[in-house]
Amino acid sequence: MSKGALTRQAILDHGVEVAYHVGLGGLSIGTLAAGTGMSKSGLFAHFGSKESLQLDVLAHARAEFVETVIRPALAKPRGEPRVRALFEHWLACGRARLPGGCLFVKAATEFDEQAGPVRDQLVRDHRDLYESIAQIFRTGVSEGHFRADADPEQFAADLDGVMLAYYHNNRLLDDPAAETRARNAFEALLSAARA
Amino acid sequence: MSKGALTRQAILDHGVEVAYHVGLGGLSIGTLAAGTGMSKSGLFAHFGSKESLQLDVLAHARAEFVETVIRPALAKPRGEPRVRALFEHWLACGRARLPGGCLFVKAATEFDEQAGPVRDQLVRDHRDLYESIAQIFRTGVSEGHFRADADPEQFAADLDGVMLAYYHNNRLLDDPAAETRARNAFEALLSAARA
DNA sequence: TGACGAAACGAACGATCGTGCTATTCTCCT
DNA sequence: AGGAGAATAGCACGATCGTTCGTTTCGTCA
Repeated sequence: MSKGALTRQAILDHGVEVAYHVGLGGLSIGTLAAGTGMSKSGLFAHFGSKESLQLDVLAHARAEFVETVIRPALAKPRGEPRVRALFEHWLACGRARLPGGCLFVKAATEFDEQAGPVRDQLVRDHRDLYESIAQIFRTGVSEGHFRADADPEQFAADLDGVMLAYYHNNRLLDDPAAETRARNAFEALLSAARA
Repeated sequence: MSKGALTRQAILDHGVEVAYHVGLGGLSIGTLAAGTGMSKSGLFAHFGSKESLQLDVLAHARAEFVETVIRPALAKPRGEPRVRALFEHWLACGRARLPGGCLFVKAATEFDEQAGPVRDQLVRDHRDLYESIAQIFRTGVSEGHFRADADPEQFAADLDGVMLAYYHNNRLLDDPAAETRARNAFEALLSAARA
């Protein structure tokens, strides 16, 4: 990897970490430069605009999320095991406070009322995520683990809700019961899909 | 109401509306002053600091939420009707894009990793909300509408999850099915609490 | 080793940020 | 009607914002 691409990765790593605390909109070229030991202009040259930086940070977080949550789940057997793996890795990503997945949630609420390329990208990402969840759930239907008339899109929304509540309780309230609550809710979802 | 208190209300009304789009952190004295037709310093004098402004905007939004969601629910008969009313008014607040409740959700993800008075207040508010939901649910238990061993705290977290997913789907994705999904999820929660 | 392109820097820009001051205008009570 | 005090405006400050430009350093290959 060339020198430029290397520092670029380092910037994005740090950018995801910072955005995880202050949000995508709270990212500033100056603090990001100071945090990576670069000059403002040196860092800026890698992206050309703040918006482009935000989009790149978002893409970096997305890649991290896919790598640590989606891909490991897809490696599991089709059906319920795969759904369970998806949930567990997602949960672990929140527990370990891996910025990747969390930044996604934060950026979604941050930009849901601010039109522009960042919002557009977030919409695409969110649709992709729902698509992925629904698809994974469908393997459970075709394997006979779940009812044939179960609605995969509904399951995707439900699971998203469970995870969003988990994030709130875990990160804002520091509630130690957050994970147990999420597990309970997830099991309720599964048993409803089975019966 | 005195002149000062009147413009103060007007500022906060507009502040909630603006924060609903750009977040609590995205609020700026300058744009808020321009939006209300005041001078920066004239507006600033009402609050003394930006943080104090944020806290007041938050309090304003909280009052709006209590007035349009919690209080109407408490006017209904104890038990399931009250829980249903809570859900319906909450849903309506999102559908009509009333900034009150939505700002609450947005601010929570915005400040969940930023220590300070705003975060502290948000934690208190969120705990109060969960407390209210759990309390309303408990009236359903004592009325015999719900199982005696149902966990009110778990229900509060579950309902919060349903609403969070609804907000995402409604505001970010503009998904017309969002409300139906939320209703399905809510009914599933209720029937699980009954059986 | 010399040269060339990529990468990083330093300085500066106009704009806006939050926040002080000091005036001026307005409200309200006697 | 007039005076006290609240409410608002005007102006300026240091800091930081995103961005541009010209220059210097670095990495790489002939």
